[in-house]
Amino acid sequence: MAPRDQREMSSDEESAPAAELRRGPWTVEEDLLLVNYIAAHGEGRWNALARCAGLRRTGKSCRLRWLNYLRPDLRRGNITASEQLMILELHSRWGNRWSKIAQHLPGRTDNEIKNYWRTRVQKHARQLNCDVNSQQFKDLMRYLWMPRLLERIGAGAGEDDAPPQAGQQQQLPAAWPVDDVEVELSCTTAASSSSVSTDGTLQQQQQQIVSPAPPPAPAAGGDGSYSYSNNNSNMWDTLCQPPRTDYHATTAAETACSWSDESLLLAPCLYGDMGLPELGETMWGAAADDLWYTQIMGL
DNA sequence: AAACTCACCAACCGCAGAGAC
DNA sequence: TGTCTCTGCGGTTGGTGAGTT
Repeated sequence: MAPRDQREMSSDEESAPAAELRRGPWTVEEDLLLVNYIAAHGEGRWNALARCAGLRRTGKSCRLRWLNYLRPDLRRGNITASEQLMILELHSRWGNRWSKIAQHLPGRTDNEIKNYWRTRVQKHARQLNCDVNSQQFKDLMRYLWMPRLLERIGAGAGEDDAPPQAGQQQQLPAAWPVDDVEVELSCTTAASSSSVSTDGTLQQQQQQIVSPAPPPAPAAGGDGSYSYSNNNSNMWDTLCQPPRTDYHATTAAETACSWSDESLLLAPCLYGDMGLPELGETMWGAAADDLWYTQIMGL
């Protein structure tokens, strides 16, 4: 179609009477119209598409609905540990460049990642009474959560990540960026060692993890009740996991993290400085978490 | 059981860049 | 070169369901 024709086909959404345009949640019928039209004609030229498909929606709305909800290659379900790790790392590099981050998480939308960041990460930054962009918070992510996530991924304990077999390379759900950045994260504990390398694979150097026992009951609160809450759905929960029996003897001092960024070699020292409790210590339960975070953040 | 709070997420809004004319 | 339109991005909002009091 010639560009001129395209422009004539495209009706500006503002030119249509506002009363004719639908807003709010999409109906099943609308979804069907959109999906069927895109299946037949492809996506793009959203304003024209909206009109030709018989949808009383703006082109923008159609595009958003397709990209964020109807696209067949969308990945549903919780953000996995490796995806969380990827988000944390890429956000530390690029900031709120959600679409750029999403490009490295196939099946995830920028909206989804943005929502994840705002609801999970920022919430806990608020709880820690520090800014999500502060150095304190970034250090916490870099030196604590990310190694813990790597540990978790390495142990095959990611929520949706299939446990890797010994000596086997596991393809991460998302391709690690290799074009414009160099990323190599690795984390070693006494129990296991794993790394994410630039070829987008998770390598399990040593897999001695036995099937983890169910988490023990959390420590009782002051009133004798348990305030433990964990749906295993995010990195904070990951961090707050009750001790795994196979990690029980692993102290923070034994945790050595090596990163391509030389500054990260300071991690073990920081752990000491921050008074990271041994993994076997009771540090979970909402009250305990708050206390611990407050302590390590020096707040 | 009802009221309230919180978390999640779909959807909208405003803006900026790119391309066509 | 200026204008218009489309597209894409990031920020924000509002609805809904789950959990708590």
